[in-house]
Amino acid sequence: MSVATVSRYINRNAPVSPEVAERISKVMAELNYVPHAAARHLATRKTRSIGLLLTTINYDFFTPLLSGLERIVAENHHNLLVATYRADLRKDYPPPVGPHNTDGVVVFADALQEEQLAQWYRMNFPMVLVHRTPPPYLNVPYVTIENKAASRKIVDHLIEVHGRRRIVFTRGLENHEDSHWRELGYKASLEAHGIPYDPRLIIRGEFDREVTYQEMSAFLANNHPDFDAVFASDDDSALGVIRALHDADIPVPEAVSVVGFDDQHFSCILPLPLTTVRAPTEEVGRMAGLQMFKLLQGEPADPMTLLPTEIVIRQSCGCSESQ
Amino acid sequence: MSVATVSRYINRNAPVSPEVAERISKVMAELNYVPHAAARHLATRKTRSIGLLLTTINYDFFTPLLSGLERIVAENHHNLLVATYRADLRKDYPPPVGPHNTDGVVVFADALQEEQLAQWYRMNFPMVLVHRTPPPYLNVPYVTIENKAASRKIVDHLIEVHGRRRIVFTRGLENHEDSHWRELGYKASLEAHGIPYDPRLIIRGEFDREVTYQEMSAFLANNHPDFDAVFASDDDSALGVIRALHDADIPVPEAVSVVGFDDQHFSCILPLPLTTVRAPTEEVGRMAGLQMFKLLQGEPADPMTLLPTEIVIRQSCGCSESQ
DNA sequence: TGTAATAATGTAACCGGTTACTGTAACCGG
DNA sequence: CCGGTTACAGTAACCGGTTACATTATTACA
Repeated sequence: MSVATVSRYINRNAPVSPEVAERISKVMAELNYVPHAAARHLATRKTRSIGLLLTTINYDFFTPLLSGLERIVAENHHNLLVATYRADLRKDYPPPVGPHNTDGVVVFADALQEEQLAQWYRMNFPMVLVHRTPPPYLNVPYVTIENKAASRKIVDHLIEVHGRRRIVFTRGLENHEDSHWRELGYKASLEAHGIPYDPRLIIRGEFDREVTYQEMSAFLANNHPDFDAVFASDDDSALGVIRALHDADIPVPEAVSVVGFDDQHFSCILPLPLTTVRAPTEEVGRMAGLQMFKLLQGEPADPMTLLPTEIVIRQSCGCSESQ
Repeated sequence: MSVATVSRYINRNAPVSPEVAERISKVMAELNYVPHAAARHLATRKTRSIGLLLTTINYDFFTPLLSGLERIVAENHHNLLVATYRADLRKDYPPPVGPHNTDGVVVFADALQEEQLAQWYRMNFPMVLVHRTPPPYLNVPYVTIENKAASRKIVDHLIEVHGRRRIVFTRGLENHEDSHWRELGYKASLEAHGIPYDPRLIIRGEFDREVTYQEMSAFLANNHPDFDAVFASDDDSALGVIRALHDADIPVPEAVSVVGFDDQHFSCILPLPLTTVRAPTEEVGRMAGLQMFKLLQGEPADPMTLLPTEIVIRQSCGCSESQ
């Protein structure tokens, strides 16, 4: 019984006689033998694992993303390497996942800079981008959600249904594409309704409850321009907004409508259930996984997977519960 | 310039002359060379990665756990393999992470069964358990939180401050130790106050908002015994409880006090801010990582890391806001 | 019965690093 | 000037699998 035969038995890629198979199977069970992954990787040049590169793991947002991706990865009998990397901070270090230890990586937002993407692209390393559009010269499949149209619709709602015209926008993270598109949707809606864009109504938020709370409080403290609504770039920052308004004794939604984005786990159970946009984050994870395995199997992946979003009208905009 | 010299340069484990170092460094930068992980793993018998074995990735709970662990892992220049495994469902398959592809694994709750733990223990494979106590004959370090004392305290609060005596407990997942300890705390409090334990007041919850909602609704529908409070095994199920009570027009907290456990992200911003127990989940992740690296460095790890919890009094128990 | 095809297994090179061992040259103290 | 370190670099075995190729046994068929 040679190592070759055992290998063939394990991989089922060549005939092995029943008696030998039986013997191998017994011995394996007895020794609790599991093939050493590194040796296989080295020999086959496949790691059977894929990487997920995140910027941080701060947001509840990541649970569904990870969950969706992990399911697909597991179904394909691969492993998932989760790592964080901020390209802007660690130019000296190579990314923790890449061609050296995975068969492909899923890159979230701006975890990698374009230069690195381009380099991996040139060497044909499988990549899928999530919540990020690749530069036009890089044909890398990406999975993201419809940000702009939904943002426009929710701002339309504020304007058309609630007659708001002075709408604050709390920006998400710099360099974060979602934030960018949401702002464009916001602007498109204003423009469509002939409302001038007022940069004084744009404040920082960074997709963070605390940061947004601070910024919103500062905004309220320094004789601010009039406003009658806030479009927060995500639900978490909407909470910061609401708290700041509450502190300032500004009634929500009577004086100021507040809407968010994402429809996070908590958004439907708030004191004032949040009007927001439902983002199918788990589906983003699943889709990214599916595209990745298409690439790994040599099939053509979809260049773009744009998942639909829908606005969810609750009460924080001023609509009544019965609606 | 031989491969050996390059290896020594990269690992800085033997002197290399400045000129040669310079040359190697240049060539490496030019080729964007990153050593192939599998080859190193094979040669060194170290994978430089650790595994995290979860049961599912359903709960927001996992974001802080993952975040804390990932930070420590990254600081130690290791990789993190995240996998799900339900020992009870997949007896035929070996766990997706283990000695074959990691240097150690962090095991959440009952992701692995005792037999597997014992086997790895015998081969001296580094493990750290989180939210689970190892069986007494297995000297595996574990990190968990104080469940029982805090549960007892929060039930004490219901009894002593609010005069509740008929307290429903919504169980968490079967086999999940946290649930078990929380129930023991509940019983201890009842006993200390001379309140008889009534099994009819124990209902299923599974740490899940929806399941708890269904179960609580069923409880309310079938001429149930009197009750005046609910201790939900986690905050998510507390939401299910509150919704069911709301559906049945039972005023919370006037007629029924509701308390939870975990102090999740959303708990402080609910319509009725939740009285609960703060669980330092991110710290659990960090500690598990620290213990793991102690093991990997051959230092003795702390057999038990019991992180303190504290009760957070808000309004769902009936306390007033000003408190 | 002889020969070719097929099934089952063994042999050994190879994947890309690490490292024990060896060799050479420079350096040092007496 | 010599024996002994020390600094540096090369050679080759090795890690644990996979797989091309070789070998032997078995079956099929003319």
